[in-house]
Amino acid sequence: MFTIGQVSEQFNIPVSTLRYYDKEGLFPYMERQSGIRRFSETEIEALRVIECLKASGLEIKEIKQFMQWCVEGSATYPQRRQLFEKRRAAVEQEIARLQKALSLLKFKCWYYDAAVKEGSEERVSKMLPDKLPPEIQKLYDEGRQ
Amino acid sequence: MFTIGQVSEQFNIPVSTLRYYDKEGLFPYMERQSGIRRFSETEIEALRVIECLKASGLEIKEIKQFMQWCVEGSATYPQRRQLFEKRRAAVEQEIARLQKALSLLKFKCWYYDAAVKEGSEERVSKMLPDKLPPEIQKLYDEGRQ
DNA sequence: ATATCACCTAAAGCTGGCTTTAGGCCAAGA
DNA sequence: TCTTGGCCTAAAGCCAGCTTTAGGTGATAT
Repeated sequence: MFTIGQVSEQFNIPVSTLRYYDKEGLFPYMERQSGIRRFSETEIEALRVIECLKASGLEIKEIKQFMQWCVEGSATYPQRRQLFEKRRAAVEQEIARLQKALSLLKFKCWYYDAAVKEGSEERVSKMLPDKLPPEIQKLYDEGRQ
Repeated sequence: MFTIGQVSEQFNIPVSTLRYYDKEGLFPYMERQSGIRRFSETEIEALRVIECLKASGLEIKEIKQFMQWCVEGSATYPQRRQLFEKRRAAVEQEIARLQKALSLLKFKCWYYDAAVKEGSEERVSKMLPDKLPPEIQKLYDEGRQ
């Protein structure tokens, strides 16, 4: 059992944010001891799921919906399964998007590295759009698909 | 040369957003023809960089800063290089974060798949936290680091 | 006894990134 | 001729996700 301050420290999440999550209904099982929140293993587990769903791009109210499904029991297994499948697809897409951005960023690092070394981007800019060294050409092309 | 409407369609970005970017100074070289914006290859290129930097988590005003550096010429190569290096690191970190979330999501898909099939999460929840099938155990462990 | 600390609430405030609104210009087609 | 469509501006509005503020409680340390 933990206090809000301990959880805040453990997860590096502000106390105000934990209170906000609670107010939004993300800890449906949370108990209190004379007004003070008690975070049990259930809430710690919930917090891990919250962080995961939030990273996946889900909004707070949809996370609340999920928590409600948990309270409703086995009848909502299909909804919960579907939710995780959708979030999985969303995260896979987002990773792909970031990987594309990463390629362009790597290309730009190479480009400005050369520009700094040569004092000018002239030579290197003349290699665009398809006369770049193979490795770099790949990054450049990936970055603009 | 493109009109704002054509660029909007090509990039699937609302016209209002393109005007907003322009107002925020993200297209320092943009020209006008009797008041109407003309998007040249320069602006198309800029837009790709904007999308990339935005994906990397950069704020609009910092993107504007970058565009200003471009206008200032070769003296700002080092700043630009440093910016791209930092964004690269940030994106790599973000991908790692998403990969962790993805592991937990995959685990949850497996979990609820079993729960749906068996009509109960009882059996499967008893395998926690370290009696899961090897493949799944890996996902579960990755998901909570 | 008093001050400090960690907790509590309700409500207001903030921020970034757009989007919407209200009003206007100009060119082409019916 | 008139109306439709695409362009323009400035300014107001919107939203999620917090964070801050103002005011309060109760336990422990000096």
